[in-house]
Amino acid sequence: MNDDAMNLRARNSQATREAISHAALRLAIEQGPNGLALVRVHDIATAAGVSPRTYNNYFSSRAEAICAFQADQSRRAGQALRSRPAGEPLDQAVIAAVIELYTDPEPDRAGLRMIMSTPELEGEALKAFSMAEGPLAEAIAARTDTDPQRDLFPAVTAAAITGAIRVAGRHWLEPGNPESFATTLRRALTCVFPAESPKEGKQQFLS
Amino acid sequence: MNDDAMNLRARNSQATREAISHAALRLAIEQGPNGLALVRVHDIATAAGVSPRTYNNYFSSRAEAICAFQADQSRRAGQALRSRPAGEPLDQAVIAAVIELYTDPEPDRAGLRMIMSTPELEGEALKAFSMAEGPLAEAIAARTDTDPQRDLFPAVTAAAITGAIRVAGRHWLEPGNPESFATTLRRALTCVFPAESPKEGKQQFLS
DNA sequence: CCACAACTTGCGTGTCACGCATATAGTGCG
DNA sequence: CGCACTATATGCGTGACACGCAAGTTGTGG
Repeated sequence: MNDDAMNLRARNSQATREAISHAALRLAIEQGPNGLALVRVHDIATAAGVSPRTYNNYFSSRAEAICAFQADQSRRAGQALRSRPAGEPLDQAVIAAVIELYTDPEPDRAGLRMIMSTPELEGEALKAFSMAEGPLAEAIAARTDTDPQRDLFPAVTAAAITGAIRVAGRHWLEPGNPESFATTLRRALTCVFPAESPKEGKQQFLS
Repeated sequence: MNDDAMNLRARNSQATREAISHAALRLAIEQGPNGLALVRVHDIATAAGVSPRTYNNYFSSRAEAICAFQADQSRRAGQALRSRPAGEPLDQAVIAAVIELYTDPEPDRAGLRMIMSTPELEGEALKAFSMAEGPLAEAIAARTDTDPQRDLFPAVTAAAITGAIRVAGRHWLEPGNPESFATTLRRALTCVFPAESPKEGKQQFLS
């Protein structure tokens, strides 16, 4: 049989992987950003219904397991930009792709807060975000017909985009912020791409 | 006596801190990006002339010790931008500040390669770079007379700048690159700030 | 010169990542 | 359907690590 593009083994693997990372994130949220040390590997494994040794076959650290969802998200970034219509201007394509990728569904505040404001998770979170940069840069290079080997523009823009996403996340998490994440995201990404009318935006500060 | 702005204690602390991080980076470079696991805490401590327990009083992980210099560099970023002349346009001020900060002296290729292309160090390296973002954002906000609480522009720009620095580092490390780091850095940072003449740069791809 | 504070060190503990060997479950073929 | 084969799950053992604690050592300030 054909297992619609995935055999039983791969689906089981995927399922355990998700069970582990989901359990890890849930337990981490329960303990809060200051009690991460209390989340034992044994607990994660038990909550996911696997042995601790198996947990370690999928992830080599708790941080990696907790941030796995963010990493997966980042892996889809390149594809998200590539699937925008070819004629669309770069800025609109990027904004649309990122908003679609990061607001479907609206992210879980507790989860995002966990991975973005826990010092011990900071490195892994940044790693997760930075995973999007390579594919994004390639997609940007393809869209702008640029050579990524010579031109730094695609890579720099990709890094700026992930930076904007992080900033948007931090800002969205601030207490009492009524904006939807899509709105914040759009505001942040707009800062990356210069506005067309020079009378507003950051243009006035430049030489 | 006045210990020119620093106690004996503080100077000793600083000295051991530097001895440890320097030893850690040196040993890491000796083993190369693939042999990081062979760099034991005991070796670092011995090379620095302290006990393993003391090493742990200064750094809570090998990665932190190895990347300490990058982190220190990032901590100086805000000050570097603030010390530019007040009237200078933002883009020129940023470019000058960053180039001065990151090319005095010209960085050690082996060290930079170690912290930027070793998977186990990636998170800590990104953390080190991101440390510059907060102070940078504040300096940008001050220079552009912007409210960092409402406007995302300072934070997004700061993130874009650190992203550009990372991209410049990666590009500079590529084999057979004859450019000075200052040149690469300038090229990367130029991508962050829109060129004044719309006929070149990325403007053509925008709406 | 002395009392106090900061720093260093040794020891013990709990946790972790991972190699290795074994058991189990999915796969593809005759 | 049954059988060899491979991938995955698990148990166990090992080496390393981070860190709390308490004692010893070194700078500080009166």
